[in-house]
Amino acid sequence: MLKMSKLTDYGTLVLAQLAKESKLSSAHKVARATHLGQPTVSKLLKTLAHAGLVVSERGAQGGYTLARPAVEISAAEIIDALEGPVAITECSSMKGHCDLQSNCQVATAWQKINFGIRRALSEVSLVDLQTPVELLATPNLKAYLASPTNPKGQQ
Amino acid sequence: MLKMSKLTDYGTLVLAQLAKESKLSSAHKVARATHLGQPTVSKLLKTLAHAGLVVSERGAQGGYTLARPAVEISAAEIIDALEGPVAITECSSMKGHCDLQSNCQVATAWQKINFGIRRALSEVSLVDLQTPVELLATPNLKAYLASPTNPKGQQ
DNA sequence: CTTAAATAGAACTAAAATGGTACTATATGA
DNA sequence: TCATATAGTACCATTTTAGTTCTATTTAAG
Repeated sequence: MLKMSKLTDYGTLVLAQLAKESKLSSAHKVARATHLGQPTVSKLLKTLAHAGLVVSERGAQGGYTLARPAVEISAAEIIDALEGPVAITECSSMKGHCDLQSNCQVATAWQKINFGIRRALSEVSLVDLQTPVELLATPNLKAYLASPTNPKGQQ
Repeated sequence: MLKMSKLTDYGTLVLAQLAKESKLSSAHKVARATHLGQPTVSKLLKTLAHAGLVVSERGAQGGYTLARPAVEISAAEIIDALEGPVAITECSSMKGHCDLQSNCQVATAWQKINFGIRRALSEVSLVDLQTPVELLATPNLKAYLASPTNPKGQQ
């Protein structure tokens, strides 16, 4: 839990690097700037391109650029692109075999915690990630648990 | 990221079950109530006992009980017990080899996001997890990013 | 005092995920 | 036409995860 894979971390470095360069950057260039292996960077960029976070230009002098301004790329999108859609837990009991309703509610609560966290991550942009911030937002899961909709009217 | 291991999920079921029973409950009993395998439940309870979330009574008629009231057991503690201390990412560059200061800041930002999420999880108790809540708190990471200390004065 | 029930702890194994590499195909500018 | 670059796939080694098994120890009950 709460463990980000190395590739996601690398991917963030790669995206941050692209954000710094305004023009097309090849995988090779990005690899050198980030000190990551070139094959790895290539793989990451392919994945990010597939997810629509970067756009590619093929052929000689080709390379990658951010598909959107860095401020419009969220941490949640980065995670989704590199780790696939989040599946914190399906129901712990086998499908259909869920006899104890209360147990399923436990699983549901975790799912909702996950949902709350995801929502928080969608409010953090690539710019936030590369800015040397002092502290990050405290997710108010408790309030979210209590109130049915939107604890502080944030969206 | 945001993926909880099955065992952590199971562990929550196990803890929730113990919370329902006020008296000592054997691993066998818990396994039956939760529909989990007995060896698995045993392993979980051993781990939880080691972490101090449950206390054990050995010998015949022995078993486990919660070490504290359910309201005093946080989601963060459950995760810590079953998945070890959270290590979202160490610095992406090798130790000491961190040339690009800005890249390290990226890694730091993720760490701080992680810190914020953990803090949120510490405010959610086992009781919250077993209560059929409608929605969970929205983590306000963005506000946390902006303000140096405590966005809404929560602690 | 013997036995059955129960936890403690470690070791082990199969399966899955992860990180990284390699290879072939395709596109494109010079 | 050729060098440069991405696209896509497949592959492999390593690590992690999930689950089981076995032995030792503790303790209530007969």
